[in-house]
Amino acid sequence: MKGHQVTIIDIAKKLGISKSTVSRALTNNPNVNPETRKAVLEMAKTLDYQPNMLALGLIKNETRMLGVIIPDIQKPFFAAIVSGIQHAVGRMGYRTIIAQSDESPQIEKENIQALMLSRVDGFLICHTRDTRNFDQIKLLYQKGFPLVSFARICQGLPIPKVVEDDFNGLYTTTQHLIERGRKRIALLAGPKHLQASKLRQQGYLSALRQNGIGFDNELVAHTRFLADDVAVAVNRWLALAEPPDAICTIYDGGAVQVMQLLKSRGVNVPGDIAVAGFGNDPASGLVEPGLTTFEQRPYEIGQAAGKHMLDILKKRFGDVPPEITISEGRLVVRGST
Amino acid sequence: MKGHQVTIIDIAKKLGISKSTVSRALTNNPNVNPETRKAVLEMAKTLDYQPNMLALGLIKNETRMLGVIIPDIQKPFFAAIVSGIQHAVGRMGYRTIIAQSDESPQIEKENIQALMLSRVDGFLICHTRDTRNFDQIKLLYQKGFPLVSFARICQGLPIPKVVEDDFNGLYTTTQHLIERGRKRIALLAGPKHLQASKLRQQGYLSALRQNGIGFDNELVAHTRFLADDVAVAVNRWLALAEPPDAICTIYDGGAVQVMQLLKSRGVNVPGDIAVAGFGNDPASGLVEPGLTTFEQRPYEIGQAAGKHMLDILKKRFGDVPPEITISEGRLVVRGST
DNA sequence: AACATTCCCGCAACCGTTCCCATATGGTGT
DNA sequence: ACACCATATGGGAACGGTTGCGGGAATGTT
Repeated sequence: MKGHQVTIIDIAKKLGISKSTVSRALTNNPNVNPETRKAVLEMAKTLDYQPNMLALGLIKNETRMLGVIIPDIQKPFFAAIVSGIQHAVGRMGYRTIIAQSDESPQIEKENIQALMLSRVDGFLICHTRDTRNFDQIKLLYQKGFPLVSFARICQGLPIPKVVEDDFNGLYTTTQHLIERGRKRIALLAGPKHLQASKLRQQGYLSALRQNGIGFDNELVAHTRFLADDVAVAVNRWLALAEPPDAICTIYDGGAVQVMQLLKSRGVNVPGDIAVAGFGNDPASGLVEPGLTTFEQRPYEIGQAAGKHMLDILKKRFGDVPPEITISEGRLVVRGST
Repeated sequence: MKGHQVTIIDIAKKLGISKSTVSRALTNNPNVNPETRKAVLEMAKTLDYQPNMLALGLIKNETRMLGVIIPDIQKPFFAAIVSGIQHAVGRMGYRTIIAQSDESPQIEKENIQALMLSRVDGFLICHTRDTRNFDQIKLLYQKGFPLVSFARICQGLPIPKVVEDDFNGLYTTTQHLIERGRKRIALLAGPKHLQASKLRQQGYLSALRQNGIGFDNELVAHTRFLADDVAVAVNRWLALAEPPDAICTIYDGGAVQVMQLLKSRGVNVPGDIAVAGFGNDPASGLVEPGLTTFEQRPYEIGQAAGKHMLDILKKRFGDVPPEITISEGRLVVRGST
C-alpha cells in the first residue's frame, strides 16, 4: 500500500519554515536565501520528496502528455511512427499515451473523448481507413487543442500534417514497371475515399498516361486493406481474357499477399507477373523473390510529426503555419520485378 | 488557444446553487433532488462540461494511467504485447503510457523515474536485455506501486509475472530436430544472465541429455540479440571440423539471420543444416523455406499481464498472490527442418 | 401542537502546488 | 532620526473537484 506522500509541507514542517519558501527553493526562485535553499534541497533528498505533477498540472493546466491515436500498433508502419514520435517529443519531457482505434471510427471517437478528459496537451492523429466524419477532430481544433495529423490525414483543417510520398511513390513504381517492359499493369488500391489511396492512384494513372498506356478500369481494384479483398482482386485478374503482366500495390502487405496467391496458383513472379509494393515494410525484404517497393521511413514521419507538435506547443501564441510535410521515399528494386 | 474551461462552479452559478450540489448531481450521489439533478445534467450538457481529471486525481490520488516499459515498440513481439495490455486494461478505463528503454538500462531507469512522477497507478515492465540491477523496480515495490513483470522478468520480487514457455519451447524444438535425425545441434542463445535465455538453454540441454546426445560447448553461442553476434557465431560453426547439422535458436530474429547467412554461403537449408526458431514472429512465415518455430502468442501475454494488473488494482488491500503465468506455445513445423 | 425523521442543500476543509501580496528585518542615504 | 529600499519569508487565494458536517424545511408520529 502506498503510504503517505511526502509533500512540501512535510519539508516545511521539518525545517520550521513555510511551504511558500520551500516551493521557492525547489523552483529556483531567486528570492530565497542560499542557505535556506541548501537546507530545503537536502531535506527533500533525505525525505525522498517527489513533486506531485497532478497538483502542478492543475495550476498550470498542462499535463505534459500527448495523445497519439493510431489504428493498430501491431502494424510495423505505425509502430515505427510511434517510436519516432516518442523519441522526438521525449527530449522535451513529453510523454505519449498511445490509443489504438482498431480501424474503428467509433473507437477512434471514444479515444479522442477519453484523452480529452485526461487533459492531454495535444493530439497526434492518424485516422482509421474508414473515417469519413471528422467532427471529432474538428471539435478538438475548436477547443484549441494542439493538433498534428499524419499518414491518413484530415483535410480542410489548418494544422500541420505529415504524409507519405504518395503520388510520387506510385508514379515512380509504375514508371519502373513500364521500363521493365510491362504493358498491362494492374493496381491494388485502398478505400476509394482515402486521400492517400487517391493520390497513389493518381501517381499510377499519371505514369500510364505519360507513357501512352491506356487505362483499363478492370485492372484497378479497391480494397479495405483486408486479405479477402486482395484474394478477390487477384482471382478476378487471373480470370481475365487478358490478365495483367504486373501488379502494382499501394501497400506492401497487399503485395506480399498477392505474391503468395500467385505462387499458390503456379504463376511465376516476376516471369509471368511482376509485383511491386509501397512502404518497404520489414516483410518486403524477406519474401522470395524480394519485393520491389517504394521505400518510406515511418520512423522519420513520426519524428517530423513530433517536431511539429513541439513547435505548436512552444509557440502557443504565435500561430504555427499549417505546413504539410511530405516524407520523401525512393524505389528499392528487388527480385519481384 | 484553449479558452476558459467549464467547471462545476460555472454550472452552479448558472443554476444559482452551490458547487457541492452540482458535484453530487454529477457523481450520482443519492442525496440530491431528482429535479435538481436533471437541471444540472442538462446544464452540463449545454455548457459542454468536461470533468477535470487532474483535480479528481489530486483528491483520489489516482490517475487511471498505467506505465508500460518495454525495450522497443518496433519489435513485433512487444507491439503485440502492448496491444494485449491495452485491450485488457482499456475495458476498465485505464490508459497506458508506453515508454521505450531502447534496451538501455539507464533509459529504463529514467523512464521509471519519470512515470513515477507522473503518478501512474501501476507499472508493467519488461526489462532490457542488459538489465542486471533491479534496484529501480525494487524501489517501486517498496513504495507500494502495483507491479507486473513480463517476458524479461525481475526475479525475487513477490509480484505477478507472465513469461513465455521458455524451457518447454526449446525442449520441444530440440526434440523435433533430433527426431528429424540431426545429431550435432547448435544453439544460438541470448545473454548469459537473462533468465529466459537460461531456461531455453536448459530445455535444449534437457532434450539432448534425454536422447543420449553429448553436449558440445563449441555448439553453444551467446548473443545480445544483435546481427553481428549471429554472424560471428555462424562463421565459427561453419569453420568447425565437424560443423553442426542443425541450428536451434532462442529467437526468430536470430533464426532468420542464420538462414540468410547460410544461404549467402551456399549452405542448403534444411538439406545441409536445419534451422529452428522461437516465437513464430510474422517473419518466420515469410522466409523461404518457412521457419520451423515454437509459437508464442505475445498478444495473449499482454492480456494476461493486463489482467494481473487489474486484479492488483481491484484488490488493492487483499494481497494478490504473486502468480507466475506461463504462456503456452506449440511447435509450428515448416520447411526449415 | 410538539417532536423526531427524512430529505436537500450549503459551508468549508482538503488534495499539493504556485504565486501574489503583505510584512519583518537590516542596511543605506540624507 | 527618518524615510527608503532590497531581501527573505509567511499568509492565503487559487486551480477544480469531493465530502463530512450541520441546518432548514417538509413530512410523519404521537
